[in-house]
Amino acid sequence: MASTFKTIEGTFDVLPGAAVAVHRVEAWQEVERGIRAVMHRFAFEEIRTPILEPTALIARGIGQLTDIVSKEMFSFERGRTSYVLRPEMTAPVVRAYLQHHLSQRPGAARLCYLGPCFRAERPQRGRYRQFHQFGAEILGVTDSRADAEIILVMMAIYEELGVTGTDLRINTLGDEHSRPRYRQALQAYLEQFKGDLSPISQERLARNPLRILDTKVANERELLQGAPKLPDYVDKHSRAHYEALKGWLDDANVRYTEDPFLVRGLDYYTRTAFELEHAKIGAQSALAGGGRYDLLASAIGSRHPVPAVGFAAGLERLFLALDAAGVTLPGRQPVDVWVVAMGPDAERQAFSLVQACRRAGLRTGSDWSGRSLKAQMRLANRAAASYVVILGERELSSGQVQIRQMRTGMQTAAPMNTIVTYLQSQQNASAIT
RNA sequence: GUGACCGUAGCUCAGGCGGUUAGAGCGCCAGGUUGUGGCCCUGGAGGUCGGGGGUUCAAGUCCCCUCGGUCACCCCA
Repeated sequence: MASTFKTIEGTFDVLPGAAVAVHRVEAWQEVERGIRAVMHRFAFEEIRTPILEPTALIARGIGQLTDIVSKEMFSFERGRTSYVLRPEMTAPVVRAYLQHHLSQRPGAARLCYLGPCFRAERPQRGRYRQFHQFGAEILGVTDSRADAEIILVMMAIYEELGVTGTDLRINTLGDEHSRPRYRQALQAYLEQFKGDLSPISQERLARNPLRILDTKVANERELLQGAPKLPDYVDKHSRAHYEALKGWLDDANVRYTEDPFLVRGLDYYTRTAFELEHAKIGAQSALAGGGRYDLLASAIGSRHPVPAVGFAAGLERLFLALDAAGVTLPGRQPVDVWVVAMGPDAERQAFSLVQACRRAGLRTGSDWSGRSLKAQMRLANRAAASYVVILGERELSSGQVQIRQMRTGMQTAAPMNTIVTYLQSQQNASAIT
């Protein structure tokens, strides 16, 4: 209770050296580095968009009927404008693509992102109000190889980081003509059993019946056994697209399961839909999801349709999966050098020496509280310093400072002006091994 | 938004049916003689017992409210 204020519900600080990886900066840095490395290798380029977007972009992009828009947005008015803290990144990326006419650049746009998103849900394991998404989008390509590539980068990231036990499920939702036909058929079927449906499903029946497909209620799942099947309604072209996608995935040796009940919570998906799940990370088992969204650009005002496909993944859930896989992530980073000084004259020299070390590229620490030698040595040890340079009255008068290699305890004297080059050579030597 | 469980030092936790100055381990700080870390020993700092109200002679311990955490529903990343 040192402070009156604390992080608000569903948010958390990320600190150096925290015990739990998801709360530790060094772990985040490592994971982010890994994600970006894979994205880079797949020739995606990073895009950064504002956290604040116009509410209408999200509402029209994701769909008014979705849970995200209808009840999970952090939005507020200011002047005559309504703003949202972005709940996801796909709509903003497409907005940027249209705004900056990225279609005019040569070839397809291959964009990736990583950053905070916000949803006003009740927090629980793997679910926060401020959370982080990373993902990739390919805009301007109709071919199913784009769908396949999106799935491939996604899988590569988890594989690279050492996540095991994932389960990829895929489906096709059909196009803008066949999907409504199926919707009607499903609606008509479920209407007969309306009384047996849960209140939520009853609500959905009228507005968004496809969402009922992924219900967890046992008797509803039973009812769905006799329901019209989505694959039977999918149009010829979507069917072919889907078959081709499976072919590419097979060629790439990606394992997947087909799930005709897989639908997604965002309205903009057409044809391909997929989800990456993990069985051992709790109720929030979806690591990532995505699909094709050829209608989104038009929905947010583009005069020309933009074929597009992408995935989005949760960083916090990735941490859960990493933990389940037993992957260890880095903690506090050691320093190369720690400079110890005793007495005002030595402290003055030491201050300059510290800066000289840093200019030479050495990670260098020191303590300016005027502690005892013993205490300063202790700090050097805690900082996991490779070397300690000791400066006191004796060193000042002799011109020779002490250099101690902490691991071995070996200590030698050397002229003050040779220290930096000596430490540099030591660092280079250890870098090679 | 609904439900269940939980909330004591920086961290992990003890604190039988309410009763003297609230404890431990780890961590932190400082000593263990003259200028040296990690091990060990000694000492010290640090808590309005999440916050507010109530019951009582007396509450960390009981009741209510509130805030937060956790897990599940829901939803999705």
